[in-house]
Amino acid sequence: MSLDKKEHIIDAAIELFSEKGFEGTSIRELAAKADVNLAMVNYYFGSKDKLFEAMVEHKVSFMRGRIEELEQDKTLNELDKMDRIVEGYVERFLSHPQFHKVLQQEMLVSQREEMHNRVIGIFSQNTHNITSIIEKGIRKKLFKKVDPQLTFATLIGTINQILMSRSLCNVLTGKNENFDPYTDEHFKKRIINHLKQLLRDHLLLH
Amino acid sequence: MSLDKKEHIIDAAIELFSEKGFEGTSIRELAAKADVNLAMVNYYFGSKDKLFEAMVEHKVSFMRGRIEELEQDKTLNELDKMDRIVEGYVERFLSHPQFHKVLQQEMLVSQREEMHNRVIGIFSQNTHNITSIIEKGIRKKLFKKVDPQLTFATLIGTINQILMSRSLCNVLTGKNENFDPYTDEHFKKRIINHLKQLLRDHLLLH
DNA sequence: TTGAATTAAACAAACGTTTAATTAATTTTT
DNA sequence: AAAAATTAATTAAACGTTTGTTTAATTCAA
Repeated sequence: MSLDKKEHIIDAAIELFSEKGFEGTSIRELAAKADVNLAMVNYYFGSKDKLFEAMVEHKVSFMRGRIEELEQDKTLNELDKMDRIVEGYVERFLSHPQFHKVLQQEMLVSQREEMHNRVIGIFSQNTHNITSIIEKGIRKKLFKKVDPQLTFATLIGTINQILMSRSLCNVLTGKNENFDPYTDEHFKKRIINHLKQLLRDHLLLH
Repeated sequence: MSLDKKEHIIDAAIELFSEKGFEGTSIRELAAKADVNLAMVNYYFGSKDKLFEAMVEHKVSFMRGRIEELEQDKTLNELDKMDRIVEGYVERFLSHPQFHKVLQQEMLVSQREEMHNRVIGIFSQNTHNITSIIEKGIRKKLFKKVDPQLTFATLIGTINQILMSRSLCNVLTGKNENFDPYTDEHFKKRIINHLKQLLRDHLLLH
């Protein structure tokens, strides 16, 4: 069993699921894209559902967050931590835009309930840590009395909005249709700057 | 031809598409939910694709925005206008959460290209108007030199994030699983307050 | 009596999955 | 080290369902 081939299939799955959706992708075109026989998908993964689960686990394991340790860190104040979180999120999301589109789709639909809950679990994992940091900043009177939970929704929602559709992103920023915003370093910095400034404005006392 | 029945089908379509996706919903279960014969869907709408288009047009016509006229308004300053935009968006989105989930899905996938572009068109319609208001506020030195386009992404992204999944929203806010945040007036005001404060912090000079 | 509305049944195509046969690789035995 | 035996990988073909759609017959309303 070549691990290469398994990964080939997973890569093809991410690409197709992200642009056609899970139900909108047939195993036949997936196998064609991965350049393997139709039956190999079920041979390796058991079923289409299990391929999906395997894909998620494979990618999630790649992106284990440093956010928990960040919360414990004593050398940084809360604003510094928020800066690191912004950098980390933007970096991570823009490096895997297709995978995150798949996750967004799965959050929207509750068709495959088990996976739906799994994905919500992934996203909500960091919810507590980040709101805790904001709450601590408030207690230390470094931050204003903002709504920590909705502030987190704003952070993650902004990035998701940008990631949602390449063409929507280009319409928004006035770029032409075939520009790829997700690989553009200048655009990445622009997002980071915007979010850092937004959080500064919103969180810091004046 | 009873208009009731057509609307019945459209209502069932919104409900099912929003929780199962377009491809994940069969015409058979749709007809069952709408309490009509299987063949009636194609009889009325021609095809599943055309039903989708009809559903979008039907709902969009219900929500024609007042944002264009708002931009022209001379009696309000730019901050007031942003407040109105926040109120209008939150009101509109929370009144039709399922429909907006369908739109989000369609933005994510580019499967039905025509519809994909149609939905992007709907969303980008207001992009220009709102960024114009922000830019005008900047020129008048009422606003800081923010990133108008990403500020808009933050506004719309925050609401989309909340709308994305009921259970995710409940996890975020610490509510129990069967709470319905979209019909809760208190929660609606909470969102509006957060966004207004966020924009004030971000836009206004200090 | 004419035309629209409604139905149950059937259609072909596409779907995920399984099977049974074949090839390739690995292990065991000589 | 070569041959035999065993296991794993790969294939083309077929399976039974489900899909969106159409048909042809029937009911209803004007």
